[in-house]
Amino acid sequence: MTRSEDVARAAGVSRATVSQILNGRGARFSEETRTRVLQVAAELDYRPSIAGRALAKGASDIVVALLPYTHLSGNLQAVLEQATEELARHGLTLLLRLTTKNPTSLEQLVAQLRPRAVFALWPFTADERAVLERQGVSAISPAELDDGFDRKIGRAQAEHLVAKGYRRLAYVHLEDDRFRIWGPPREHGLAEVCAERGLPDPVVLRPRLDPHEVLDALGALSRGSGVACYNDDIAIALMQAAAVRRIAIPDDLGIIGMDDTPLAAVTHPRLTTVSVDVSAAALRATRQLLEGLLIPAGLADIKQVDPQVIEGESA
Amino acid sequence: MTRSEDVARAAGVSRATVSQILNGRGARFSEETRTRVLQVAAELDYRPSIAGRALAKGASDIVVALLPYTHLSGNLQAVLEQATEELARHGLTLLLRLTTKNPTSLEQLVAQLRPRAVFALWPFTADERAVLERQGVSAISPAELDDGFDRKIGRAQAEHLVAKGYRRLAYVHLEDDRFRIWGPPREHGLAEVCAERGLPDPVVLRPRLDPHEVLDALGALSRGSGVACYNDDIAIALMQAAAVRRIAIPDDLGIIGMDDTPLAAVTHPRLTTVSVDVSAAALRATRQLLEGLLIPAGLADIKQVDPQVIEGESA
DNA sequence: GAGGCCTTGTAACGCGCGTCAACTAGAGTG
DNA sequence: CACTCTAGTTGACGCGCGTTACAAGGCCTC
Repeated sequence: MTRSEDVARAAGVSRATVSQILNGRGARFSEETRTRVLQVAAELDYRPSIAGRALAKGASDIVVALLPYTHLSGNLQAVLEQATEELARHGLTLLLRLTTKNPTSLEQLVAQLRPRAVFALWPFTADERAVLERQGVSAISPAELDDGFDRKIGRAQAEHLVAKGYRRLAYVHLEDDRFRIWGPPREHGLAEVCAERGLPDPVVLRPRLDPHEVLDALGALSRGSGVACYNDDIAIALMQAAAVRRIAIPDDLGIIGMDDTPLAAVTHPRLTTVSVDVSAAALRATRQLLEGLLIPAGLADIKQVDPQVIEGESA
Repeated sequence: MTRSEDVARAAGVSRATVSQILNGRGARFSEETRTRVLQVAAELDYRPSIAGRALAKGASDIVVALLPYTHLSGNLQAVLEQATEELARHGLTLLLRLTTKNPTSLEQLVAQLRPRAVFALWPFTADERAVLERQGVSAISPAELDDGFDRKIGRAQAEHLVAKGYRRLAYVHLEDDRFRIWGPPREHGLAEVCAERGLPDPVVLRPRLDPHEVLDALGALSRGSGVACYNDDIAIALMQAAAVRRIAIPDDLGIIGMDDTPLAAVTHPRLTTVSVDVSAAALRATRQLLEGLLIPAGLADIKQVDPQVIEGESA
């Protein structure tokens, strides 16, 4: 490992000079020493130790993304990948921390790692926010991933179903702890639309992904219902069950999924689903985080995008 | 933040005493001071700063899992979750690093973070191993995730198909860069079995998850083929296409998936697929890593498990 | 030539921790 | 009583870095 002292010696200057030049305070030095130091640092492939840096500055260049206890969908993964790249472009390293059933306390992680920021993929509780504030860590929870956005998803599903003429709506969750995060706000969005349009309250079901439970759920839906699903998986399962029961889709039952998974495109009939522009969402979220760290990133350039219905033939 | 000095003062001892007691070297101290220090540390909720620790010891308590550029399947996620828990039980923090299209160099990450170990979810190249060795970071690549294991998966699929009487086998990948990691060894396993049994070489297809390409792939398969799929998604897509083309499954075409996703259980006919005991695999991998760090973890207690065919009705 | 200012650079400290060599007190030994 | 030995504890150093107060030299002004 080359240390800053090695660079200093090789460049014939002091360590302090190296440190300043490499940390943006280089304007104070002569053009000549500045370029020399930069060049030597590059030649020696010098990389500041994150530990030393963190110790001296009180915070590292690491950003931790706290993942909720849920299935990592392709969309979520895409967001994280893009965020990883965008942050790397600004010298920050994005690391992921999974939440398990018995979660390690947020506090412990933050206390130990002293990350530059915490990227929460779900809304923080007031307690958690307090912890982070006390530790001086800025916490960003991208708007695209909060309650409001998920409500919009539910609303988009509902509005499409209503537009297609379905008057009796249903919301089908998945009975699995992992979906407790984003399911409720989506259901809420659906219920909102029903209330606004004077439609009856939606039927809400929570089957497991199990042949019997899915068939039961199907049985509980009245003919002519429009069914909004938590994700494409449960939507596809319902379609399969409908085929067995000889229920015609979309005539006897309308189904709309969520996520626009690749599989949605290859079902017959093709699944109608909801897509989110993950690329834009990720970019927005990342820039939001950067600006929270006072790093100009051009947040304003990117408009918030709304979930969009991808029309297939299932509703 | 409470520092070790705070603990020392509150317990009426020196910082050195605190540090030693909290790091396993407590046998040298009197029973009384030992318990007092431990108690005070707990009361003050003291957590050593990872930066200070890393600086002093030359390595942090962080283990980095390098994720390949692929879709994070439920299985992989389960492995990571369990590893997170198991490592936490030994005082190690598992952090995930996504590999993006333009990957940051492994070297940079290691140089900066100085992790205690690197957990690779795919086989390291010789270069990468060299980098890690030079940096003194132990690298563990769990056996369950290497070429050999994936070949076994392909073999298991093949042997099931053969046992069911299919004489002409095929392997269907997904045309997506993300599946370049584990696809080839699985195909190889399938081909091995064909060769051993004197069957013709398998047909290999690489459709995208797109209605036309999947239908085309289906068309390219001769009647009576047994088809091993890269994962359940493509298997389900093929089943959908077969329904459209009125090809009977499993009579005209046998299909076997891989992953045992929840969706596999709810298709009609139910998808035959391959399951891996992720829990055991994760435990083995984690303990392997711990023992690599000279932390006794009982690796021998856990036998390597083989992939297992979950029999449905599709093959 | 004395005083002041600007430019360029550096010495020295502290971040929080782990690790020893070294020290103390007391008990044991001859 | 002088000595050794052991158990228990601590002072002091270094890990690699960022930062700041300050030094040295050059130039300008009056």
